[in-house]
Amino acid sequence: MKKVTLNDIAKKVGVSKTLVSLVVNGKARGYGISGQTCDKVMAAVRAYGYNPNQTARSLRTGMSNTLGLIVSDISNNFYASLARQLEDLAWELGYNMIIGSTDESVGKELKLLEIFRNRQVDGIILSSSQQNPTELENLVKSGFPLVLIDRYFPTVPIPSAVVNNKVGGELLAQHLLNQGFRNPVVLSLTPSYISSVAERVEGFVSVFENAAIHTEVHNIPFLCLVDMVEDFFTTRLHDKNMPDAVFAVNNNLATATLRACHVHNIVIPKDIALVCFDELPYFDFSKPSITSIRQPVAELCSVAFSLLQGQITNNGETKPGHVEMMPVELLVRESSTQISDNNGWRSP
Amino acid sequence: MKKVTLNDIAKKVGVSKTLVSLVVNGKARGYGISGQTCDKVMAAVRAYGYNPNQTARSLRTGMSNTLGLIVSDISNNFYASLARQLEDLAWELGYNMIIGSTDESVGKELKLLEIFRNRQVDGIILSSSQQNPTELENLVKSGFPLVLIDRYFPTVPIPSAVVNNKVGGELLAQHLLNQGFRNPVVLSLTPSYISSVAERVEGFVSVFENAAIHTEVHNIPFLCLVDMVEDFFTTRLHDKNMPDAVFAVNNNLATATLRACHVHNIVIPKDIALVCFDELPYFDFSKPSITSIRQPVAELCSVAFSLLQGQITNNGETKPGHVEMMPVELLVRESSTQISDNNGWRSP
DNA sequence: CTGAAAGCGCTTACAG
DNA sequence: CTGAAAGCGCTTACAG
Repeated sequence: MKKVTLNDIAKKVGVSKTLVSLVVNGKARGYGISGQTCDKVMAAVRAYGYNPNQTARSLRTGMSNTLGLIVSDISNNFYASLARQLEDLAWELGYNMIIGSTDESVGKELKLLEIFRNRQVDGIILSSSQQNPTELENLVKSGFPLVLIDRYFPTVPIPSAVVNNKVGGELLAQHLLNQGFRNPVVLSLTPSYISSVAERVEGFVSVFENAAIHTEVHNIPFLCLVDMVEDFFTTRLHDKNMPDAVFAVNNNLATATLRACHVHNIVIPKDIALVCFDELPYFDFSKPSITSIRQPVAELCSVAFSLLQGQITNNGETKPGHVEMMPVELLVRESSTQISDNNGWRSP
Repeated sequence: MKKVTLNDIAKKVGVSKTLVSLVVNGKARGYGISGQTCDKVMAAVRAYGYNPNQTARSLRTGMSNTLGLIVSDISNNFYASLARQLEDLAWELGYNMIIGSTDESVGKELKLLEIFRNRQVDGIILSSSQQNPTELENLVKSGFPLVLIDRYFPTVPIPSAVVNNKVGGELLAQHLLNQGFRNPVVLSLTPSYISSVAERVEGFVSVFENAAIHTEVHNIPFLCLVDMVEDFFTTRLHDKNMPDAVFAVNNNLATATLRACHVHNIVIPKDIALVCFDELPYFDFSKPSITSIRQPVAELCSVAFSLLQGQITNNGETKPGHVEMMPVELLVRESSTQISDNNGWRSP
């Protein structure tokens, strides 16, 4: 089952490969190729089911019409949403997406970066787990189209699309303060240097600090998140050292916290308040509903995508250090509000 | 910033491209190339940071080390999980994954199939939205490695990895019957011919039919699912024609149903029971917890992957019609059990 | 308006 | 043990 090639078509029609290529690529007009010839060629293309071999085309043109997406875990709801939105944007412009998950491993991230580049992807959108991204900096300097999404490096000039995580943390803290909570704990992630995580924590902690309240920050390793969160509550219950509020810095930690509270019969918000980053589909109807920070996922993706497009087509001025920071939205719900009945949450 | 090529290295070292290629690909041994030569070559490879151009390699070998994954929506929790598991399996064997979402559009599915093939992917894992998959059949006949996942065609011989959806539907129906529910409604999906959906519904309906109970099946269009589910309940409430149980055939419908019930102040399971297919992270701790069918996602993926591998390497006998059907698990929870207190659900 | 030729960067018989 | 040559399937100056 050999595939039909350009050469096959050229022979069948009795013209040159050049001609067929030009017609197939819609450049007939530009070269003044006669309508008749065009029709003959296209008829053969259809008749024999010719499809250009993209690999050959890539090798020749140096463009692959492929974009790489690297995140920590594509099955995480947040990254899955990013992937879908980016895929759609890419599709509009004739790109396909190749994906890779790193599990926060810098080694795997670097490997994926290299592999994707060897595959001649036209650009990469990356949510990096690195701390000192010299390779990334060099990549950008070399002119390779790269944009960071969700996480960036404040001191390293790489085009980035992120949200204002610090303000998100502040909004949650201020809300908890207003509600009268005075003994919060932050459930955060290892590695804790990741900008999104660090800034959420920073914003949160600073607000309480201003109110002369110290916030304990608990870093949970990425890979055994569910168990570690449960252990945290087990220990605290045993030590009779429970916080009155928990800030889960991402959706996975929020879900893990809800599960742990369920296991330990901790009632939200009666026993403890919960606020978190990232909006999950069930947060607005669960009992209790969950106070969260909604990230503007669609905007994040379209900004990231146009930053990448800008680099690929090299249109406009190239600003290597352009960081686009989008606002977030606080959604106050039942999980963090003082309660009004004996069930531990408000009636609907 | 030109990339270093094989030729560059050959020149630097003063040997032929053949030699460098052999060494780089670890075939030095097989061709009895001297250790000295190997070392010299590898030193240069490292010194100049040479990485083989995969596109050129693909064109030459006809293999791309890329696998395609096509599903209806990569942001759906179920497909995102599939993607992640498959990505890991692929990674182990040196493959990368290119993904595409169809939104149940047959046209987009066919386009993606064609594009992926033109990109010389070594194989495709597909959750198809088609009804009459002649193209797929031809593809398989032509020897192209294709395996169906999640959805298959009972009468068309294409290697497939699916779960026993019929039994899943039966288990849920039998459970509801046992609990005393007699007036169920199925919230299903358009297109309703999709095997997974059709078999879930079939299993469910047949059990109630055996008990002389007619089950109404409501097909919800894929794209406006949330609104349509809410409309469904609005209408039924208005008509005072509420079912006593709902079977949501997938995770999105389950979430939409929960949201609609929340909006309409319908209390589960007091006012209505809910059972569904697909396990979501919050189903076991939500209030109420949700009765669901858990699919063996990991097994599904590893079976699909080895079916694909079998075709790619052409090892063992090629059984075009091999359908692997895996068992599912019923998880009985609060959303479908008769209640014991006045809150509408059991206390933890 | 159309074709012959070069070349993208590899791998792989083939020859020695 | 090593190299020259062909060729994967395209695109694109270049020539006419």
